[in-house]
Amino acid sequence: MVSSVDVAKLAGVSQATVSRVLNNPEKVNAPTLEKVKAAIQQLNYRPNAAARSLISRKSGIIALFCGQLDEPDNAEFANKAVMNAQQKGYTVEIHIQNPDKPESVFDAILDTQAEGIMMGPLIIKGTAVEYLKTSGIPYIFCGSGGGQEGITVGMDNHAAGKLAAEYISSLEPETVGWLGGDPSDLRLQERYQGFVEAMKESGVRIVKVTGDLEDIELPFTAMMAQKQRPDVIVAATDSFGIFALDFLYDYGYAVPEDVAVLGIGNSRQSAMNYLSLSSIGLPDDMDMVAEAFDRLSAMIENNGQGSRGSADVNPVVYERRTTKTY
Amino acid sequence: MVSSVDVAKLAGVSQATVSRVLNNPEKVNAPTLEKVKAAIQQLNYRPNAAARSLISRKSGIIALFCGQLDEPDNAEFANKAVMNAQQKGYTVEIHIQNPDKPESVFDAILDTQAEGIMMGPLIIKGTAVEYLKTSGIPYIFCGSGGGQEGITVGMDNHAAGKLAAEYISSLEPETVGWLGGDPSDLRLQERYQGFVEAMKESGVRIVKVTGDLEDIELPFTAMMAQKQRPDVIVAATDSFGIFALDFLYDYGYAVPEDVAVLGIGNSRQSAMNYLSLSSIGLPDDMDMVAEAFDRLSAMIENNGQGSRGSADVNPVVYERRTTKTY
DNA sequence: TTGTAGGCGTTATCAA
DNA sequence: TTGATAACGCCTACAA
Repeated sequence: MVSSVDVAKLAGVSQATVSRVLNNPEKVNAPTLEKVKAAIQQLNYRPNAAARSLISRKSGIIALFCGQLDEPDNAEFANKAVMNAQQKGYTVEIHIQNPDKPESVFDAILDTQAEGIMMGPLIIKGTAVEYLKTSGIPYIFCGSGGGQEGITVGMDNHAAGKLAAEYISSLEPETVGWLGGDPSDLRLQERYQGFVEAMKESGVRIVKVTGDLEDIELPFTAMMAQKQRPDVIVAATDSFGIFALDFLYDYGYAVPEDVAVLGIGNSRQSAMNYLSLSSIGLPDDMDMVAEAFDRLSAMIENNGQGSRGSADVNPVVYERRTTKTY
Repeated sequence: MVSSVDVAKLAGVSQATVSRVLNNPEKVNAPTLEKVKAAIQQLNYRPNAAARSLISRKSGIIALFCGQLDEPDNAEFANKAVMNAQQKGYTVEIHIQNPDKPESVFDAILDTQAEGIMMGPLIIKGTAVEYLKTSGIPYIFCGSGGGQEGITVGMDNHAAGKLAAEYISSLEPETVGWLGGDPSDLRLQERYQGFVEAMKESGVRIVKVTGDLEDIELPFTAMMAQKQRPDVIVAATDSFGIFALDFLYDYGYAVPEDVAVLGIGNSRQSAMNYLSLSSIGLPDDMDMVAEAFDRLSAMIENNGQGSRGSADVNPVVYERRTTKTY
């Protein structure tokens, strides 16, 4: 590894001068500047980030935690988050949750040298919040429903469930099927809670199936095999909604005539013409991630002292062809 | 920030002992071990990664470069890459290419302290390869078609184009439309090259449209407005294929009766029942990313001396409903 | 088994 | 305008 000392030797100056060339070029004479720059070029010198951050106490790193990127929602989120961070000059360290051992990803919180932590859409366990608190690093939840535990920016999941219930009431269903995800996912719990609470009044029958996307086929098949099968399906996320669409297509159902389907999340995919999945989501003009990022970087700059408090956004209905015939 | 010196003071030992507890606990007496551990707990001490890697000359970081994650192919790739790296104990630093200034992402190559660089699916410019070479960091291309310039693991893009041509010949088209992406994307160029070369013999008319996914609608509309419009469309990536499907649906075409569509990439989405996009892709049993990662970590461990040479894989056809009626 | 001390590559504060 | 020099937090001989 070539260090600034090597550069100094070659240029015939002191190491301090090399450092100056790098950080305060205006404070060094033109001729020396050239000499040093030449030496840097020649040796292909690159300052050591570790040494730098050792002294500056700044890593320039943001840690991003999120769920698997093969879920389009998560990918879309991660993309926005990374682009935002890059644009602000941060480097992003990404940590993806393994569904088989969801806790293990949080160990990274203990080791990371990041200046800020962005908790994206993933399954939050208690340890996570605990680790976050003790880490002393500014953090923010965005779309993960960290809930009361910290700063949150995201869709109000409870309201989303409620809105789903209100909307499908207009469809006058006899039996409603809830197609959920991992039951330990707080976001989905909240959605379901809001949903049942709002449904309670109507007295409509609710059947529920939960599980990972990979393991949902069997229980869902069982749900559809019942005599009183649902004529409206509310999916905890758009991915499950798409799964349902796929399934219904395969089994010969007409959507929405036989069974209507409503997703939650309003992912980009759901809006595509060939899918046209009705969904509950954030208003179009809202960029949650950017909002969260602004808050996070403010916290970093203010030395961890940010405006605590959550900023949950009320969702709206995107009515498409899986709930309505035109 | 609490340092190992603080821990040492509290535990009444030397800083060296604290270090030992962290790295060689077996070399320290049980009672002192406990004392130190207690102090660590109490102060919530976390070793400083910068200081560590300054000495060890290891960052434990892999830098991942890829295209926008709202493209499912890229997201799927990034996911696999990150999961692989995490499982091997690396932290992943992710760099996403901004389509508006594709070059700028490569600046990160100059600054990164990563031990290895994985170049995923993105648009490679000359500077990238140059930077990579001078960085001295082991790197590998995976699905980005870095071509001759380094180690590559990925689909043989030229062969993919050729295979597309051969396959659609069986559809006996009169006019074939090529729906391409960014013309400066090497991968797509290679695909197109292989395609035209193989088509040349048949003498079938080829029309071509390129551009970003956002800007493709107008030129594509123009293409379809021509008197001799294509009856088969080959898309440079599945995303464009899906776009075409969406468009055709909207404009009242029957697929594949009026127009057949073939994608390249065999993304997960393309296989979904509701889409069922025929596509050219890697054999199912092949995990490119894992392969690439194994090579990369081998290079890192062997101090940059890996087995140079590319490992391009021959693609196969996945025939689905957009090219064939059952 | 433990402590002392030197150094990793920078930055930053002084003198010169 | 430049050059010594002391940190930054940690690891690791070497000595005790």
